[in-house]
Parts: sequence; C-alpha cells; structure tokens
Amino acid sequence: MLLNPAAEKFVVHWGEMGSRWGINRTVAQVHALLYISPKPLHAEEIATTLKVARSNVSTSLRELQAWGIVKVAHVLGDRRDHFETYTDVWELFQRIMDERKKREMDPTVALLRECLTPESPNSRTRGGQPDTLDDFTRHRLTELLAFFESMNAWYDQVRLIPTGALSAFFRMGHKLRKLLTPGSKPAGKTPTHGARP
Amino acid sequence: MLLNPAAEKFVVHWGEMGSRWGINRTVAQVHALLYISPKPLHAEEIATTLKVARSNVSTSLRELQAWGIVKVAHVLGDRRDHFETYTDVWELFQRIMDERKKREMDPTVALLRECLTPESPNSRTRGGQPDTLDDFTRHRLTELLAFFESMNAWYDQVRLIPTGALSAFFRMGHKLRKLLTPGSKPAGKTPTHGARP
DNA sequence: CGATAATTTCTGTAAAGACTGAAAGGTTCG
DNA sequence: CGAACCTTTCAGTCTTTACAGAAATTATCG
Repeated sequence: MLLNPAAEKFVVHWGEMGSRWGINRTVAQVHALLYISPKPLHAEEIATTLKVARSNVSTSLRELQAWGIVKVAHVLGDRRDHFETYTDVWELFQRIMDERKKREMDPTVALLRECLTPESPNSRTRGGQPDTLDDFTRHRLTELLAFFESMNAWYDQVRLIPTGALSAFFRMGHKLRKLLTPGSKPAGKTPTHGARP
Repeated sequence: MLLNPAAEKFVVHWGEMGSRWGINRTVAQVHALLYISPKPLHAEEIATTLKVARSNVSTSLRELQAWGIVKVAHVLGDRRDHFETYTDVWELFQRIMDERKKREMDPTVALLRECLTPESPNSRTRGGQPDTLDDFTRHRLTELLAFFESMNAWYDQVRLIPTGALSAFFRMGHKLRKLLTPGSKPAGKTPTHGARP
C-alpha cells in the first residue's frame, strides 16, 4: 500500500509523538496506519507500507493488542490475520489511559504508601542512619500521594461516563466556573503563574 | 548527602517513571531529589547524592529549568548556585502540562489542520498518485482533530482555576454525574468497555 | 588583574533500545 | 500426511540516547 503525502506525514508524526511519550516509534506508526485505514490490514501489508521488517510489525501488533487498542479481524477467504483499531477516539483514549494508570499510576501510589508507612519491620535491625523520613520529606510525599489519589478518584468518575458522552463532557469546560464558585466568590490565588525568569 | 532507604526508593522510582513518560531518568531523579529536599541544593551535592557526574547534573538542571519547574536560589555566603523546585504539586503538574501541551499537542493540532487543508498549492504540480486523502482517512483525522480541540478547550478552562482550588476541583468527581445528566436521562452507550479477548 | 572557584560545553564511550533476518513453531489445505 | 503458508521467537547488529571526564568558559574574590 502506498500512502499519499498527507497520510504519510500523519503516520510519521504520530510515530514521533509516540516516542516522546515513551511509546515505541514503530508501535505508534502501526497504530496510526490502522487508525486511518478504511479496512483491516495484514502484517505483511503494514510492513511494506511502513518499510520495516515483518518481525518488527509482529512485535508491534502484539504490543498494541496488550494495550487493548488493536484487535484481530479475519477476512473470508484469507488465512492471514488482519488487524484493526477502534474508530472512536474517545474509546482509544480511555483504553490508553486505563493501561497507563494501571502500569504507572497504581505502582506509584503503592510505593508512596509504602514509603509513608510509619515503621517497616526491619527498620531497627539494620544499623546506620535512621530509616524514617524527616518531617519535610514525609510532608511532601503525603501531598504527592494526595495528588494521585485525587486524580484517581476523578478518573474513576470520568470512566463512568459513556464514551459517547465524553466529548460532550470535555467540551463543557465553560461550565467549570459555575461549578467551582457556587457563590461566585473571587478566586483566592492568582489563576495563572507568573512569567518565568 | 545520604538518603535514607525510603527517600532513595522514591527517587529511584521517580526516575523510572520519568523514563516511561519520555523524561530522562537522571532529570527525573534530580527533580525528585529537589522535591523532597527541605532546602535548595547545589549541583555538587545533587551529583554525589545521586552518584552521577557533575556535568550530568548540570544538563539535567538546565532541562528542568526549561520545563519551568526548577529555579535557582542563592544562599548568602555561598557562591554556588542552589536549586529548588515548587512545593505545590498542583502547580508542578500544571507547569508540566503546559509545557507538554506546547511541545506536543499544539504541533500535532497544527499538523492535523495541515493534513486536512483541502488542497495544497503544489498538489497538482507533482505527478503520481493523488495528493488528497480518501474520505475515510479524512474523516478519521477530522475526529482526531476534534478530540484535541475539545481537550485544549477543556484544559484552557482548567488552567483558569487557581492552583489552590485545583485539588478541590479534582476531588469533585462525584458531581460529574449531575452535571452531565441534567434530566438524569439514562446513558446511551455502555459506560465501560467489555473485557478484552 | 591574576588566581581560584563554579559552571557549562564538548567529545568519546558505554548502555539501552530498536530493528533485522533467519530459524522455529503452528495452521491450513490439498 | 506432507507442503505451503503464516506467524512468532531469537540472536546478533545497528542506532540512538545517556553519561562521564576533560577542557573551556564564566564569575568571584583578594
């Protein structure tokens, strides 16, 4: 398959974006290609289009399936596996967020809790400097944990919104103000942080 | 400076998280260290604590300053530059989001617009296959653009909230339902996507 | 205005990650 | 059941990125 210039530009850019967010470039490119493809593609076709090795595509597809955003589609009369991705951007986004939360947020929360537990069983057994955090550090980590917990709670609520209504929700930004200031009280802090030095 | 085990665990973990999100591990570690440090640190102290080269710290600090989350603090009687980060997690978060939006979202939106412009001036001058996107691809890119624009608009509103009130906002998740369903009409789509194959 | 301290820049090296091509493992079809 | 086809795994290569140490630059002090 030969991509026209605009499509190619998009695929390349998406690969670039992926790598900036810790996603393998090829993985992102494969996903971009599937996203703009009118029909499911088989691995061979993806490989020739993106000009990468067949095996590389195989690995990337596997990765995308682990992320839950690509699935196999079989075509009658064709033995090969074909692949497609979700067409709904909001669903895609939600699935990616779910996965990143599970892989990165949850372990971080767990670690913060662990760091903040008052006393570990073996803290006295080993000599040297004190095992406990100083008050300042403890305070910082507590705040960080609270941050993640707020985010988690918020995200859990957002996840309850049907994907079909998500875009409406995010377009509703202008209602935020009323929601936040019931008595329309003026803001206590400066809304935007100052210019950088 | 010698970190106690819990603090060290946090710093290491934060470095790991950073690299998963496309942030240099050392950069993230330096930031973690400054975040939990009760006082501004100079580069030498950071280097010995993290056991990395002085020059590496220099680069990392420069990077963190470019992100707008670390600033220089001078200590009376000490010629060396000292560094500190913001203590408010919400402000930190906002600054990072601002920067990532500027670096990654905005260019993506620009590219999508470019891909979707009806006709580029030189589209007829070069031979070969058609320069225009097929309808399906065009539709997908339009939806993607709409997604980014919704997100942008929403984020612009959130940014107007004073950082001091942000945590309250994100803790307000449970009010989402009422906001979304004024007449408490049932959702049109399934709220959560099914189990993966 | 040297001398000393502090910081940054630069270059080579080391480590990590991505990718390829070949081989192995499964499937489907005649 | 064997051949053709498709997919995955694996080992080695290549590319990219991160890093250390030296050299150069800048700032501060006597």
